[in-house]
Amino acid sequence: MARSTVLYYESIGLLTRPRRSAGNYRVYSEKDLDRLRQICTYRDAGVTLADIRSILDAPKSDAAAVLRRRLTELSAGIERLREHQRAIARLLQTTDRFRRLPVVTKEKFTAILRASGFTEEDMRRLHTEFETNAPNEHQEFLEFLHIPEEEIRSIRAGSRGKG
Amino acid sequence: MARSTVLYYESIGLLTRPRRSAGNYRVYSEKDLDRLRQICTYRDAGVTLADIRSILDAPKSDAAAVLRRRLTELSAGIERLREHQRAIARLLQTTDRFRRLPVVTKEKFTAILRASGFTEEDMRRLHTEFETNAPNEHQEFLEFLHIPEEEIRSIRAGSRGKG
DNA sequence: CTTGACCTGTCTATAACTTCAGGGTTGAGA
DNA sequence: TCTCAACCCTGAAGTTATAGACAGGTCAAG
Repeated sequence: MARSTVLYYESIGLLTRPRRSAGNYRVYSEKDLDRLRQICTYRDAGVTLADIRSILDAPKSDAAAVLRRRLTELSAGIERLREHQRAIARLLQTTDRFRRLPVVTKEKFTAILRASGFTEEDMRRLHTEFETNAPNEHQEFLEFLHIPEEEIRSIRAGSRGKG
Repeated sequence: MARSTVLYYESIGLLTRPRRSAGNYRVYSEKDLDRLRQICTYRDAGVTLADIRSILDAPKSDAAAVLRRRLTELSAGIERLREHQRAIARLLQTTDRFRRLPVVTKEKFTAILRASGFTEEDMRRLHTEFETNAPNEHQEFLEFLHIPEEEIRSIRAGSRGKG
């Protein structure tokens, strides 16, 4: 982290102003450093400075809630970047059509499962198991396979019905 | 996109100033619109305005090279976000170890596979099949399971070795 | 001729910094 | 003791790509 970053944190009041030496230099106490280290930890997790402030300065605020929110934001962010990648891949395809799009689809995934010896029945069992034990994760997995929302709903409903 | 965005593009010279009507209104030609549409396409792919400028205004510059560079930047960006996710997961683990994160992990996925009757041997076969027939998709799938980059490399290497 | 829906340029704000300008302090070497 | 480089200081402005507010101009319909 750059010195300017620390100065910036101080300027926005995220760090308290440290004591000064005779020559007006900043002298950081162990407490100051501790707080800075905490900030770094959260920053490494991509938490915004505003959120960090609320976590550190309002002990009653639920840090876990902030983090969980951040987690979903990150998922969305990753998905956005993936879309960018796909968009670029499309652009490249027109000029350079040799490149393959690295997108996992239902078709590819089931083809691979079949090639590995899994039967339709096995796959049905997989969905049922998934839906029963980890419905949220099941949803996320189906989205990962780029299955349309409608079909996802029907797959999940089917998995529940037979569970 | 907001009007201000188009004006901004014009102000930085990314769009040429369109003709004006008698009342000083901007009148966009088909060519203007075409260029704007191109810009939007690249913007949707997350290409920076500076890069778009070089793609559109320097025909000799290799657009594909810029796009490929952007592609690797995106991969790095995704990896960074995934690190953020892992960092948050660690933070959450210490404060709130009861709540489950709706994140598909290797552990959950393999647990479900096992519960559906898949053996370790089946899973090994799955990786091999995946790696052989769709290596890019294999990578994406492993990333989806939030497996650290290093472990991904080793899994993929192992799948190739035995393929 | 008024009204309302558009348009105009300009200004401000955002996040999280970085860089710059123009100084002051410190420590080491000559 | 002088000097010089290498640090430190403050405050402001720049960065990216965009959104929105503002006060006023233009135009078609009634």
